Amino acid sequence: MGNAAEGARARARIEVTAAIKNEARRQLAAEGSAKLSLRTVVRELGMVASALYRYYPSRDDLLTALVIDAHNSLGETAEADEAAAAGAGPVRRWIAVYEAARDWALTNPHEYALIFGTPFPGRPAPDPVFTAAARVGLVLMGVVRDAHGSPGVIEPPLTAELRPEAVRMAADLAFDPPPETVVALVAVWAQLFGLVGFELSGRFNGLVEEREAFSRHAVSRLAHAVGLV
Amino acid sequence: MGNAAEGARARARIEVTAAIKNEARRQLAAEGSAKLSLRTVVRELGMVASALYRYYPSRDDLLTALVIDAHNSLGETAEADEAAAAGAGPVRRWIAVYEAARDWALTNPHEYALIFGTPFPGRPAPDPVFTAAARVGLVLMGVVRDAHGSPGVIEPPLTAELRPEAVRMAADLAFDPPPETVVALVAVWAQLFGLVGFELSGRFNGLVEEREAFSRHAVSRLAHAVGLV
DNA sequence: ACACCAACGAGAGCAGCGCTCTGCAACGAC
DNA sequence: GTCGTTGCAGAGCGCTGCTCTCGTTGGTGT
Repeated sequence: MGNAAEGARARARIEVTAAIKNEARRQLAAEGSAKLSLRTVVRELGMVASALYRYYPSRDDLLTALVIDAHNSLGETAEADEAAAAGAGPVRRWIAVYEAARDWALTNPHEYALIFGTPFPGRPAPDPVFTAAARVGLVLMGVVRDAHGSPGVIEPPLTAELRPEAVRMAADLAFDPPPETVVALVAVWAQLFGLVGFELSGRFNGLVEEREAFSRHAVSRLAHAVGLV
Repeated sequence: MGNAAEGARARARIEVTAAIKNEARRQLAAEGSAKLSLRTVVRELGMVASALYRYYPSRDDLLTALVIDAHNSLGETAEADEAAAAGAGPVRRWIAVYEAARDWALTNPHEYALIFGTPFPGRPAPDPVFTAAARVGLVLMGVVRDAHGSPGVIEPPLTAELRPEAVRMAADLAFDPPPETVVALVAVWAQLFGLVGFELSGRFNGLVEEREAFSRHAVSRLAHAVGLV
């Protein structure tokens, strides 16, 4: 099998696959995942519904592709904004990550709902999803790791019963700072998206008016909770 | 119109309405909201699909009723468990509320996904939903309010820029403790459900093994964040 | 150069969905 | 007893995800 010749076929396939995914993402952003219809997606591309199944075996697979893309998009934003604040102190960098995630969520609410809103109860997420979903967490981990040892950085308290777990987690994540910190980091990672999710789903409506200031304050407190100063 | 005679009609109507909702809840708990089908629900009751529309004008209305019920079920659990810990200190009571919510979520994952998973992007939630959704938050607020003034209870720090907002929020909620506390409480309320949501959606899989101990630790730290000791 | 085969896309069709409309039966009000 | 409201069944509309079949076409091995 000649590589160049098959390359043409394969390239066409990749292009069509990407075109489908792009159109699907367009409709997702416009209407939300519930309204996303395979027939409408391929109709826009001048194809017929059955042809789509040559590229995505099911609607779920197409959605999974969108989930991975969304996680990567969010992750890239967080990484980029953190990198832009590389020179600043750890708290600034921490806040930069949070605000990147929050802004991304407010800009792409349907994508955010797709990846954080609808958990797959029972059914475990496929591996590539899991990997992509970890990116923001890894950025946060990097910020805390870099701050480790800096003057003023403190260790959050940790109950004795959780110490073995903390040691194991730190080892699994190859996380240098003391095990106290890794537990706090994982918890705060989850709490951070609780904040974003509540704001996005309208639970702050009529309650919190100054969203920006409130967010800044809350995330500063979360930075404190992982020991950053 | 005689009240007794119409009472019979009305009672029958209420019963059928409740039967539909119960069967719908059964299927929701079993399969999740996506799989919930009006035809299947009413078929189980020996009715035909079109008859359902005499009771719920649309699938969305039926789901909304389930959302309200789920919120109230979660709220009742939280209230009951908190009441059972009424004698204990504020931290104990705080933890009781959290663990009630967490247990409820783990027991009813599809209901939890229905009310916290799928936000209504754009479209604001109807008022009764909003009211029911506030119950857990109100319980948490009660715990903090009761602890206010107790020895050792501290005020979380608050930046100057957020003080007016904090004062307004405390006034809106008729919350006696200092405004520092109300901001922390709202933030922590959201963060708490971030923890539950992450655990439920499997994001702790392969990362946190000792879920119970980890939860206890995290929620203790959240209690500290609102000033409880 | 040719024959072959895998990939492709169109079309028809299936079962299911939410929802509407129509017609009929039963019940309550007067 | 008559009449109007209410409840339910059935047919049906347009849509969905998905499957199967069938020509066509383009790259491959000889």
